[in-house]
Amino acid sequence: MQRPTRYGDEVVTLDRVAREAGVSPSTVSRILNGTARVSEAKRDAVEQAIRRLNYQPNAVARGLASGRTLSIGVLAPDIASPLYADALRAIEQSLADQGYWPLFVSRQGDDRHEYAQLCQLASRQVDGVILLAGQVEDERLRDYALRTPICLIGRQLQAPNVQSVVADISAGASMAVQHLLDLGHRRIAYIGPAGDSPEAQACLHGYQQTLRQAGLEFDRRLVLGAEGQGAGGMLAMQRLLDSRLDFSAVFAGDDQLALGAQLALRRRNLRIPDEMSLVGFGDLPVAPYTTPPLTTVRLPGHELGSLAAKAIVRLIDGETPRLEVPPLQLVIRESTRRLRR
Amino acid sequence: MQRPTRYGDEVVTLDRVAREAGVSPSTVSRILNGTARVSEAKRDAVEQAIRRLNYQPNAVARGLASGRTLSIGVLAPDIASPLYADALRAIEQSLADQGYWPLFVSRQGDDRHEYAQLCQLASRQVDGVILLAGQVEDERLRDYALRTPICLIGRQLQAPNVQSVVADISAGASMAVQHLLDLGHRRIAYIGPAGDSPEAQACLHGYQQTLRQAGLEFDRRLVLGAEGQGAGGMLAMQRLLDSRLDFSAVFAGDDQLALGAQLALRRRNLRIPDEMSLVGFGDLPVAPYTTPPLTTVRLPGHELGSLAAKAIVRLIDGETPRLEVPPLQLVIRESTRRLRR
DNA sequence: GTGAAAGCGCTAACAA
DNA sequence: TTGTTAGCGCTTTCAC
Repeated sequence: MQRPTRYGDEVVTLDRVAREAGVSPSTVSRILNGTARVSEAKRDAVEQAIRRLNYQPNAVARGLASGRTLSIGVLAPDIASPLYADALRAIEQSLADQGYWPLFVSRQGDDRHEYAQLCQLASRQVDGVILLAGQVEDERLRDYALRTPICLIGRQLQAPNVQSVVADISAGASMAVQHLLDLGHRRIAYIGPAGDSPEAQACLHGYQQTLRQAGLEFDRRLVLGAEGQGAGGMLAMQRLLDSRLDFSAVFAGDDQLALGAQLALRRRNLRIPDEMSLVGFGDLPVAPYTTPPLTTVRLPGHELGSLAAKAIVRLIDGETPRLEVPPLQLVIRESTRRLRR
Repeated sequence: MQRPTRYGDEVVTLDRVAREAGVSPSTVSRILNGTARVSEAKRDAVEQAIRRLNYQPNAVARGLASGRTLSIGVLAPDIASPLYADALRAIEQSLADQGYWPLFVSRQGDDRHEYAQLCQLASRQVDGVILLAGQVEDERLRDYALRTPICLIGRQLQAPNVQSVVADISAGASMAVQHLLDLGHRRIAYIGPAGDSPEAQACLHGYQQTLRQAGLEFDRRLVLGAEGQGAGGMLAMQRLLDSRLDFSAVFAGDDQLALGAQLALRRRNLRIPDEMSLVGFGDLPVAPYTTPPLTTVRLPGHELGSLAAKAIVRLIDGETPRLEVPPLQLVIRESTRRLRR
């Protein structure tokens, strides 16, 4: 069984094109790949034949013969996660510009399968892998990288054939908290993503450190983990309010959590930013349109993605690029204001 | 150049496994694919060898030899669009369950390249294609399907080797408008996605038809197209308000537009739902957390995706499944209320 | 049941 | 510059 390109009823292969043009298959291959100089006459004949037969090279055969598939595995937590949307888009675009294809795979919440998925990608003969965050053990990654270069996004790892593209989450969190401090807030609660993902840890760390540097004591009761996006943020906010602790601002480690918190506050008739300041993290597309528009920290997803795409291709070419990761940015909208006393 | 699996320094191929197990390559292949009965003894030997050498089949070689790559091209308007997120997730999951792989490609706004991308997928030897919406001409699709089965999501096309999975957008829009009618609203504005995509047309059609059936005259001035998501919705809402036309409710053909409209209303100090009712379309994850939580129409993205994934595999197997597409659902939250007069 | 042999469509030495 | 030849790693007849 086979399903290649056809011309009428006939299968159009490179050999068929060669025959049609009256040249050898290698000549056709050379023209297709620009591997060597070919005379004008033959080039014309071949190009005509290609057009006449509507020939399309078989990427699979090419991959087998050359050992390069020109495809890059992209393993992300969620193919459709809003946080990574920009990064994924940029990866696709940038890879295309460089002649590569992404093979997107999402973990779909099942972190244990992650290594298995990497192996699947290997069996698909990807030339490289871009891994977003991820829980695979360092040792396994090191080993994997011996055969296939890896570019990590959001995770640091020093190893041959491995590059890391890491935004400074902690610094971003710090900007958010510093912004609140600058507005006079002293009691700042934190609602962060549950779990101990690197992002979650970095975010919490930025929060704590910034408070400490401001000479403020760190109140553990003001720190809550939340799972389940909007719902989690809502729940955490409710608990915070129920605790009757004193606080005038909330930093949410994720815009979705912030949205949930927003709703919880509204349900209690607490106005943002008049009675409570709120900062998110991520700058989702909806952030400018929440009520009120959400002050948040912009993750340079697009830049991270295209950086990673370029890095992986460099790695494949045997180079070891130095990467300049762009900083996060505070986007001040309307959910924060100066503390009135 | 080659990058297969290795054992120590040595390349691990099927042949290598065969040698290790003391059988012929064909036997190994048979075991791997379950193509024929093999004696217990040999099966054990082979399985041990596979484990010992850590062998992983080369999917590319397999694809070339068998003519089937077990991969399905998935062409979507945007790999990371929130509207299609559920569908894409479901496609990935459902294809995996059936032993197939998705090759996600997004149009990235460039509709002219769409056919070229289909050709790229063909050159990658995908066994089938799932196409979300899309502008390719029917004739080209028909032709393409002669070689590679296609499953269309959100687009109707009768042709051999083609299946369509179409949610009744028009009916969904109708539910939204009917809901507003039921609440006593008579002057209902419409902010829809600009352009003449099938979805946009269907949505507008549902709106018009429902009004007409209610015996209401259709006021063209209350219908606005909006581009650019939130910003577009905001702009359209502003224009609507500036027009000083009389209306008490707005139906937005897209949740993102609704969010923009929400903000515009808030800027004018018009309270939702007290002074203006608002219905969205799509039920994005943020919809339950907007201010107020958005009444909207849920698109059964997950169901559409898994339906399509199953349909395409059936098509590949030469069947022609009959598809039961689930209906859209109105999700009533807090952005609509009875008109007070 | 099992093995030998012939390819899948292409690339890449190696000659010429 | 061009053609010939030998694979890439696997599946699949076809014999046995």
